[in-house]
Amino acid sequence: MSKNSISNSVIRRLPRYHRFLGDLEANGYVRISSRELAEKMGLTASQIRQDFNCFGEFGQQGYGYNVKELRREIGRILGLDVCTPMILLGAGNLGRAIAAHIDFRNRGFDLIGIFDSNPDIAGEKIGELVVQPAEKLEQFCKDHKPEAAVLCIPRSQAEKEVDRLISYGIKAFWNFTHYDLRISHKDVAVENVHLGDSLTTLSYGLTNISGVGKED
Amino acid sequence: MSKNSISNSVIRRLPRYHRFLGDLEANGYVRISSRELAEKMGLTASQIRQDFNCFGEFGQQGYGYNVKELRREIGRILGLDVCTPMILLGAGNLGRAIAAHIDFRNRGFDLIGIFDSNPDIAGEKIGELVVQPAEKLEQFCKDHKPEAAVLCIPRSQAEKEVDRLISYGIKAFWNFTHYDLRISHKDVAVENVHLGDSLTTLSYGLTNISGVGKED
DNA sequence: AATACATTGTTTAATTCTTGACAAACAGGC
DNA sequence: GCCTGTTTGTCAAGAATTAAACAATGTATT
Repeated sequence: MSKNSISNSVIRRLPRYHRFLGDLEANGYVRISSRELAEKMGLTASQIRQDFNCFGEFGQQGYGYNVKELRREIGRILGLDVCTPMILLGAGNLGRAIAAHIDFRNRGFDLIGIFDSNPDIAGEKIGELVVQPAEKLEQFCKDHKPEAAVLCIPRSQAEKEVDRLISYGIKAFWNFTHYDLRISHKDVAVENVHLGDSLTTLSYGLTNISGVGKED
Repeated sequence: MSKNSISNSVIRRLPRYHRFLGDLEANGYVRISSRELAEKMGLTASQIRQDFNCFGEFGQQGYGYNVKELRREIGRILGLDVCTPMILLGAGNLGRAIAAHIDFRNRGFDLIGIFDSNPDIAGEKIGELVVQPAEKLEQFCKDHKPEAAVLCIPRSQAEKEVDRLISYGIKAFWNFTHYDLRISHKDVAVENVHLGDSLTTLSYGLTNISGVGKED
């Protein structure tokens, strides 16, 4: 691993940097100083400079950072310059919303197939894709070689399916199932999303008001 | 603030403890030791004991923790013993999915109203609720006094609406809009959800495979 | 009842993360 | 071209977080 020294804390801030820089770019900013970016993001300038320096020297003394260039660099670090084919399992409420609502392309992925075990749902159209029956999953993977999967299926199903998916070549899981997916294989990436935990955190924030803050 | 000394890191782990303890309870566990829980959650026993001790002494030497009791305590800390009325704004794909998919009741909230500015959508039924037109929002707030809101509306709308909502008495925001909502008022809680950032993190994990890990 | 064993609460140490400080490097104006 | 002011990259100090260690306390068994 070339840059395994990058700490988790830094990595978790990268998408946010990327997003803010995108906003800046859209608003016509050409350059930005760590001080100004810090102010906008609610961080310290020092932290920003140190974060960026994990990956190289992107700035210029007396000038700051070039917004477009910096964003492209961070995008590359995040792997957004490639487009990994992805499938989605479970076309229920949430699956449909994710498929329709998320901008996969700008996040490094390309949603190429949606599957559901319920035959009644198969055939429905979501965006440009048609929901396929679960039986077609294996052949589809052989044909199109997706390497990532969104899991919007019930927990019990997910626990069974994951190993099969790995054997089909899936190397990254975006898991919306109500459990923490943990993979023994070292070469599989997992991102667990727990919307319930998020709402619970809000409950804490409301109860003990005075700001919990997810970003600091 | 009574317990403002509780660190953010601890708070962010609480919902996960609560969830795991729920699973244990459902599986018939009566007691659990910090060592065993640590193993299941991928943490250290030491951290678990220290986390719990922020709030009091819930365990018993030589025995461990009573699952049910501990879960109830953590639930109370998280404010899950009360039920705050909540409204949802924006009945698009995502709004509908959230409304239908999330178990608000067990997260300290009660979803009592859904609103959308698009008159074509108003009237549709989502679960037990009917989507109402945006014009009815003010009167609804006066009548039913919701104190929390889910934001599933476009960014531009959200930026305008938030102040109005606060003036209607909203004190907690669950924000799915594509920007970081930051409130100057100290007595308003915010939880920003960035699904895009989450997917981007997965992209990083896939690119630099060997595990990024959100939970550690 | 006494002893062996398990497990907590808490103290102390190690590690990680964040902030502050400043020299080196560059931009921009004169 | 030189000088002033700005901003980075980096080092070092300071906080915060995590892990290890251990005495105190209780369980369970004989």
